Amino acid sequence: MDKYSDNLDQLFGALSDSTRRDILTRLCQGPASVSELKEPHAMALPNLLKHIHVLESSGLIETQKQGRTRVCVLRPDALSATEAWLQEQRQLLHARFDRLEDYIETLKAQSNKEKDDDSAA
Amino acid sequence: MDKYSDNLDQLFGALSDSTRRDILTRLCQGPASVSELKEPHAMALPNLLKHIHVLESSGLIETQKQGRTRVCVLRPDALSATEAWLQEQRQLLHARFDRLEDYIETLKAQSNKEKDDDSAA
DNA sequence: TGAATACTTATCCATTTGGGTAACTATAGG
DNA sequence: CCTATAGTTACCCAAATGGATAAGTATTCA
Repeated sequence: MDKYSDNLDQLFGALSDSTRRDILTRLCQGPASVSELKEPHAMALPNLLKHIHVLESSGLIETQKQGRTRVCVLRPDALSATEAWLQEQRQLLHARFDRLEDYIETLKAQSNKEKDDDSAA
Repeated sequence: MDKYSDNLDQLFGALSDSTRRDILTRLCQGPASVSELKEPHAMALPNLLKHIHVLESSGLIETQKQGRTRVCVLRPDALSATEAWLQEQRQLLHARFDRLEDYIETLKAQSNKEKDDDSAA
């Protein structure tokens, strides 16, 4: 269907939950362990871990085990695919409005031509 | 949680399905009826209608009944909330890197100062 | 009026999602 | 070695999601 459809489902799906968006926002300030990420959230750790897995398998974050703690990091190019898609939509819209403007110009030109024809007659 | 959390769930959720993204892409080229939107998709009409409802209740599109056909239109400001969120994340990242740069500068300055102290001693 | 068109509603179903608890493993510290 | 800590795994559950079909309504057209 579209160029990125292989992982845009996962990407937008990962972003569709406020807990996960919170985690991403937190990670913008630097790496954090699972419990650090859990701290502001009421939910139990296993559930938060699930969110982390979703984020990781969508490619938005990377994690690594260090001793008994797991450190989570935002992937630098994390949001670029979603931004690219949005950008593409914006361009399609622009293209359409450009065509509409051309069409309106055509109508104007025709209208003028008809006036000329009238005065010529 | 975050400024837009009331409808970002719905917005990103709506974008997390390729059928719905296809519909949006199609609507970038102008209004379309339900059957026109269905045409490229194998699925049955009632299912496609569900997708249209999801898009409508997320605020991404508007629809209107004209006779027996329903016309769907992209809302002009459709993607702005999602773009705003992405923009915000990008700024947070930038802010962080700026702080990192400041920190590195501080380290450099300290290092130079220590050298000065050494040569002074 | 009668038939075709364009949705619309109502159900059904398997799978996924997002929450929960209980029990387990692996590491760090005393 | 023993215990607390930090994750992890294994389940359970209700609700949501994305597909299906069957039957209904409202317009349009001949």
